[in-house]
Amino acid sequence: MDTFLDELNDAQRAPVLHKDGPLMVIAGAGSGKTRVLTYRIAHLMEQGVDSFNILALTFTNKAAREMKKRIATIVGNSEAKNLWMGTFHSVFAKLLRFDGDKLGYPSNFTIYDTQDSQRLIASIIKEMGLDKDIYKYKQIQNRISSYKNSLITVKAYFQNPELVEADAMAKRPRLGEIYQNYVDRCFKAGAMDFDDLLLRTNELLTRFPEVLMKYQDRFRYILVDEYQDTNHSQYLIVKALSDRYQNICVVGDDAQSIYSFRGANISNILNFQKDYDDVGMYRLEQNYRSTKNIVNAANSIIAKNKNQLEKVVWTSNDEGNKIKIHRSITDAEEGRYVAGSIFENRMQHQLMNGEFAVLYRTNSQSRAIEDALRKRDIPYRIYGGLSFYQRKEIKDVLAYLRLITNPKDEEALKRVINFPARGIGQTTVDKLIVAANHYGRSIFEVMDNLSKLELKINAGTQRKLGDFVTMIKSFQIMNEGSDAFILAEHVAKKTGLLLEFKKDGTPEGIARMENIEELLNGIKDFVEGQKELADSTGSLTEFLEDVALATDMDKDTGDDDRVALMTIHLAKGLEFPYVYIVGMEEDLFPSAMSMNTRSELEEERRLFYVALTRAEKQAYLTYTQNRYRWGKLIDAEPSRFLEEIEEQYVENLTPVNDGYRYKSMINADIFGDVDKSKLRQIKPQNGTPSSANRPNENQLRKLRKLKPELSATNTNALDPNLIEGCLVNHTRFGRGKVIKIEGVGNDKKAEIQFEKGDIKKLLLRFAKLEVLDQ
DNA sequence: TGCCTTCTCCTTTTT
DNA sequence: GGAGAAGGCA
Repeated sequence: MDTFLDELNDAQRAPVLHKDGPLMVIAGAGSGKTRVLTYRIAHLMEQGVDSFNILALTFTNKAAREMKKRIATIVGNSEAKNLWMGTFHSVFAKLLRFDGDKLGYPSNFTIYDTQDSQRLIASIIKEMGLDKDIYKYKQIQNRISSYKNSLITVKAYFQNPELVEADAMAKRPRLGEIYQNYVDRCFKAGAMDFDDLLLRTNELLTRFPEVLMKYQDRFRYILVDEYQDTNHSQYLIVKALSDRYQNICVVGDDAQSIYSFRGANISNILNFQKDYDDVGMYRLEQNYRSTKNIVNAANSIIAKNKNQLEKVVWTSNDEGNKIKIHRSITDAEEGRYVAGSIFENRMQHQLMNGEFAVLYRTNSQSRAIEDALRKRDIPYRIYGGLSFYQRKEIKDVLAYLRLITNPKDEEALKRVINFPARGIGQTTVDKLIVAANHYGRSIFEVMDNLSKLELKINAGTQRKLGDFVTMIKSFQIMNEGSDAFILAEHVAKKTGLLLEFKKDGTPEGIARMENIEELLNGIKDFVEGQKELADSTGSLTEFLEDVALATDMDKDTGDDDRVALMTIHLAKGLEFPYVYIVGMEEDLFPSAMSMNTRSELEEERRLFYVALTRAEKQAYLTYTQNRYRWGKLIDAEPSRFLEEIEEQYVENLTPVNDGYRYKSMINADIFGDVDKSKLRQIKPQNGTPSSANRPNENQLRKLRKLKPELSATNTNALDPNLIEGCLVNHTRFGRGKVIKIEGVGNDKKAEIQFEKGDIKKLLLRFAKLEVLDQ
């Protein structure tokens, strides 16, 4: 027993053996983090801890599933099944199905995805008669989401003058009302959005001490993976649940924190030692994944970040090859280079396709790579992007199913009430919504009681509405007797969805029909799979929850041998022998939207660190000089990250440079403050600059040095977050508050009251300022 | 009410 | 260059 402990090194074994009390494991990339977590759980169980008392929270479903599988091989399948293991969202959705009724939610509540939320917000904005150009629904949704992740409820929002004021200043004084309406409508629809799953769990645990006690007692040992990516809401849940027994184990790597845009708070991991008493601290610093070259190169990059925990990642692996950097003229050529290189490596070293990955910053970059791979007949698989469950036809079927389990689900209803077309138009739907809001009922209830209400809807339409209600009700009755698969198949046929796509006849229509069939097969598999599980019934509700929280990563990949294409975010936690990181260009990586503050830029740098450390044997970095973006060919310049890797670790496959890459900087130098975005569209005449324009090596060196300052001045003066009243940090003067902003362009100044006491007027062009959050 | 054209935003990352 | 929404017309 416990022979598996021999498979660990000393550093890994220590946290596995640490039984009670809080502990934190700082795990460098590739240091065997998952191994520690799985063995720790297995060890706890072998020490007599009941599997029912263990809760393990992961970041993706896939991570949870794989960990469970590995634990099962050690302790046996039946014991492993009792573990509560999953993502924050899926675990707490489950918890809310049990106890959400205390908050007034039905146990079959719907989970709204981002699109549902956005559509609801868009319709609220419209109903309130607000200008959609000012109140952009995507931005509003984002804002509300971040409030929820910081546990700022509607009430808390209105009690916080700073927030209210900030939105008023941003010309959105009615944001609070939208927030209020949105929350009300979700509640009325018996629906929770992703953020609610965490927010409501917090509410439940705070308002109902007996519920908190129940789960504290149940989850005596809590483990959290990727702790650096937890947001405030998740942090509080973990804190509350672990409060009684203090058996909390968090694992993470601050260097791999890449989700702050989603509310992840890096200070959760930085402050863990302050939050709990007698924290056992463990560091895993030996990398088993990559060559010395890759590890050292990655270290040289991350060293540029200021804000981090001390840690030295090292490896005893081979030296390996240098990182190869390749420049191409266009993104199409970049694709061809990558495809060609994969082809050659595969032949030369007798490799499988599955040993290669192409990573990019944005999903839109995948197209050029795909085209090139296809031309070379290299099989590939794209992860992420438009996931299967986000396809229109799939969402249509799911909307019907959602409506069956929860007829109050407003977004599902609006989606399918007239699809396939049954003569119920927008005007009618609008009338129904008005009536529903007026009576405080759901749209479905209004439709169900049409005859009793005096709505100005003509008889023909009333009949159509009645037919729709009858149809849904018949499905509901069927749902009580049949399993999810039989019902779903019936729904797809009876509603005319399958026929709708079939009669279309186009290749797209046929593809859609096939997708629906794939979905039906998926439901069948689910039902059969769930029958084996003790705590599961294979019900429709359960299937819908699974789907709502599923991502493309979770779909069974099959074992076929393909090159992996994905964003860097999705690649976290994975590893590949050969990794191509494409699009290493300024404004793309780092993203143009993430260069405004030091913290944003540091996150981009961590993202680069994550990307590079995915590689086991060989990493390639590619960039282009011209790239299609927004349908236009624009100039691109190499990413600053390329220069940040210490030279000894890289090898340039293309001649260093002809000076052309510095053109925009040269222009900026001559003309002063030039609008960068406009500059980009000026194409070089005949492709190459004349020799008169070409700077000599000395000038180049000078410009290279100039570069950080140039971007700093540009971004500071343009930073939209730098507004009157915001908090800032100055490298020399410390923290302060912006009292006044005056001037434009190069003359823009800010008057700042610093915490040390003095008021200073600074020229933003030069001031080394960082805007602090809130 | 439904179909067709035009406009707009988009391309930062996702549970 | 593409998707989705909005607006115009039959």
